[in-house]
Amino acid sequence: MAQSETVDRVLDAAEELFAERGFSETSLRMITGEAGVNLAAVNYHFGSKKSLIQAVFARFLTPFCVHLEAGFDRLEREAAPEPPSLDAVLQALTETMVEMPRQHDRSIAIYMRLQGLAYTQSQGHLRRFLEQEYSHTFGRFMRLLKDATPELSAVDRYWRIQFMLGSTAFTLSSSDALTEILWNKLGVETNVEEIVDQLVPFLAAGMRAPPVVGGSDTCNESA
Amino acid sequence: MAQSETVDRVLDAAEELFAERGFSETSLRMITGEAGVNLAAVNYHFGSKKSLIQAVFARFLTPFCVHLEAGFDRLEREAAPEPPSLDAVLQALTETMVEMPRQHDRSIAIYMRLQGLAYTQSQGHLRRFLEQEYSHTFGRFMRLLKDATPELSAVDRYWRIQFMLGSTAFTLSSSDALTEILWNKLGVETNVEEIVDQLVPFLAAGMRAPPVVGGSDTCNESA
DNA sequence: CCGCGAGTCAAACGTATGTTTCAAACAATT
DNA sequence: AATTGTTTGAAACATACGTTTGACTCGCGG
Repeated sequence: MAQSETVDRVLDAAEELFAERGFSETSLRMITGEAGVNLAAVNYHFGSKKSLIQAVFARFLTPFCVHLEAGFDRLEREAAPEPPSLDAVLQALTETMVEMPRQHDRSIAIYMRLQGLAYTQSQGHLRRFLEQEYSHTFGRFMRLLKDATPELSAVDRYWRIQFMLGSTAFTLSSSDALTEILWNKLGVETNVEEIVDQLVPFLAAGMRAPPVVGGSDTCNESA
Repeated sequence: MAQSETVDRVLDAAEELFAERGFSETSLRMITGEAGVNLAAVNYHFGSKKSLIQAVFARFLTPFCVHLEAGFDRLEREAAPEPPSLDAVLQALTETMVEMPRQHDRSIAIYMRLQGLAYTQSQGHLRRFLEQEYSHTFGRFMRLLKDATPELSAVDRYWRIQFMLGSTAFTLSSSDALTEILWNKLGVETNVEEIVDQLVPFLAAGMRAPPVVGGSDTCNESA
């Protein structure tokens, strides 16, 4: 038996409403109203609102990680015995971010915004869910970043990765608003792909900035 | 004639609770409970929850902008006929961010987190309030950045400014958590000033990255 | 035909929220 | 001391929320 039609309708509506309003600001009544299903359907099919939030993330994040890991595989294979370059790693990530939603016929902005919300509106349960569900892919990404920036001390790299995550999460989570402002102020139309194309060189340049000289020069190695 | 003690107690509690839980997730009862005042005090002194949120922002943002504009004045005076350099502008901003909370005996993380929430937790009224209240200082900052990066197109500059804001807000808003993780993983102790010292070169390098070559497809090879 | 399980539906439940009320306490002025 | 305007206090109010309930429909195997 294929999943009931209702389940998908609820997930579609929730995905869109969460992305545009946040979790707490989106009620189950809005979701079921938008989906055209009965209010009780959410608790019947998902159990609770928390579980629904997790289900929304699982539906797009699981195939996302599969696609991303495949990209990492390809990267490591092509780079031969050398580790993949920083640009290559970042490119693999953004290529997945652009390609995944296209396959599922959805706006990339929605997933970006959800990803950003997962950081900022961190509902404890969601953070826990994401950590224990997708730590493998995340850890692999971190390891690739480490191997791609051997000149950085562990401390420098740590901070710069945080800066990168911050830029990405923040910008993409507000991509709609920022796109609109850009239109109002400069009369320029854009889309998420172009934002990503702007973001990558910015991040790569920041990662390659000369390491900070001050403080304790801990050229520590660590896993 | 001085503002009632109650007003300050409510603002203190609201500031802290908003910063750590968000707006919608913080109830007036939590605030008044933490402040040790009666529930009705909020509506009596502020009128509504929305007005309280705005008041919290006004209390720290108004002196912040005064301090920042003074820094800009000094910068332009010292740089003679030339416009101030990018590093100088960023330094003035971060110096204000570090100095302001110290004067008011508060953690910088609280203000950074509030600033971040103002972006992500888009309460329409807040965005409108901040725009019409602080557009002068923000506009001046933008103009300084523009004069400091004449080689960038308006669009490139717009996005890179957003990336900078994102990095800064995200990192500093989670600075406590990130500092603790750094200690646990690498055994390194740090403070906000050092984070800022790491952040500025990262951002400056990103701003100075070669501009994106306009428009269409980059030579991508994917399976 | 019956019975059973899955799914839907309207309605209600319990709780938490922001806000209002109104009497009491307080401060300052007359 | 009486009066006035301001501030507090406990309680209630109306509303919205997530969740639960129980009756009802439908499809299918006996």
